[in-house]
Amino acid sequence: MNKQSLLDYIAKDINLNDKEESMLFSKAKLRRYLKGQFLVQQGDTCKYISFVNSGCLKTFHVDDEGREHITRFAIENWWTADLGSFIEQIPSDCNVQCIENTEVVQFSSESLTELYLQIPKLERLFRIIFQKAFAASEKRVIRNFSLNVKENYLLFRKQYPKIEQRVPQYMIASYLGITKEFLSKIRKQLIHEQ
Amino acid sequence: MNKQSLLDYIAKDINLNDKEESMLFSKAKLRRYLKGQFLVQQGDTCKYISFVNSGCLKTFHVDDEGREHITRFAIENWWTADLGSFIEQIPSDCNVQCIENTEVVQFSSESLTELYLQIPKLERLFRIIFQKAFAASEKRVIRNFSLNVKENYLLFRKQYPKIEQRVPQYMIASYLGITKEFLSKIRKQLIHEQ
DNA sequence: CGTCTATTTGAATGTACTCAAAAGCGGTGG
DNA sequence: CCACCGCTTTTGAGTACATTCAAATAGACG
Repeated sequence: MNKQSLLDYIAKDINLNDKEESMLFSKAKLRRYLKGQFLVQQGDTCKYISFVNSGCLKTFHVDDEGREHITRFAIENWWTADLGSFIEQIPSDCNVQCIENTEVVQFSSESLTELYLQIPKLERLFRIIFQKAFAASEKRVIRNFSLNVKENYLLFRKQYPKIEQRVPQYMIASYLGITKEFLSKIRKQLIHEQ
Repeated sequence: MNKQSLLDYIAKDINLNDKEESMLFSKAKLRRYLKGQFLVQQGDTCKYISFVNSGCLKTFHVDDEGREHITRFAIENWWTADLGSFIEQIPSDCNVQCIENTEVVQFSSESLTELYLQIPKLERLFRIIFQKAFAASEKRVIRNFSLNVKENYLLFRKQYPKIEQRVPQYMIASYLGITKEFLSKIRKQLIHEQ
């Protein structure tokens, strides 16, 4: 199993000794998915929280009109899950699907519960992870309301240049909450502005 | 100091003994604010994370055009802060202002850092708090994209009936990301639909 | 080269916004 | 008790921004 990415990631916030590392990985599952495969499907319970070793995923919701709304992307060294479904173990209203072939390290809800007891330092790690994730999510709400579409798109490109290059434009449009046609028109405007 | 609300709140997730309780409150500040007063102002650093004993607050951002965008409300037994500013101790892009006379229990960033070391169980408490907050924030992003304005308003009324009754309509419009005039028109439609 | 998918274009439409003005609704003081 | 004030909500006309739908174009890959 490729443990190094996750270990490096963890080491930024807490120190684990060898015993703790092996306890952690004894509960972990390495899993490879092909492009197009689903980690979570709307209606199912989100069984795992997944740390991305390699690849790219999208989280999206399909609304009553059948429209797809992308809420998040995830690439190397990001976590992904439908957290609401995962923590409460209730049916998810989201899909998590691979945009590329993807390798993840997964923890089930029960595993994580046990790990928190065995390695209390993990409470700190995830406290910090969720704290940052929440702060980022709040910022996104602000941006969505206070920036116009063009500014929002430019900010996305600036903040996530890696994602922009790996993901088709229509998915970026979905993430920004606009149609693919409109994003195309905005891009045209931006070219003419320069 | 009114400690009971916070103690009850904490007891849902972790158990503190008497010594830990007194350690916790030795770092806490009780503070009363009048309607209209600010806990945080855009440009200042958010010094405290605040647990609301009583009252009602709004968090909002003022954009470049001078428009106010409310991102959150907070009432009894909620926490409020600009978390991004608080955890990094950098200038905030939000304001937190009292809509009613309000009493809060506040913790500074340094206090909380010390408390995490003195009472490691608090890592767990805040892990759970931020985990839930993040999950809720994600849900809000989904709703904003997949529901139309009318549905979003109805959901807000259903989810936060207490807030709806305590807060003027124009603030709810701001929270929903629409103008007060448009919300007024939606309400008119809703009356005629019944 | 042909097929499949992604992006662009254009016309018509709709949703939400702006601005200005009127109406409603407490509270306060004469 | 009612008149006035400040604040909130409503109304209406005109407008801007983003969408839909259909069709054309561009790119990727076998």
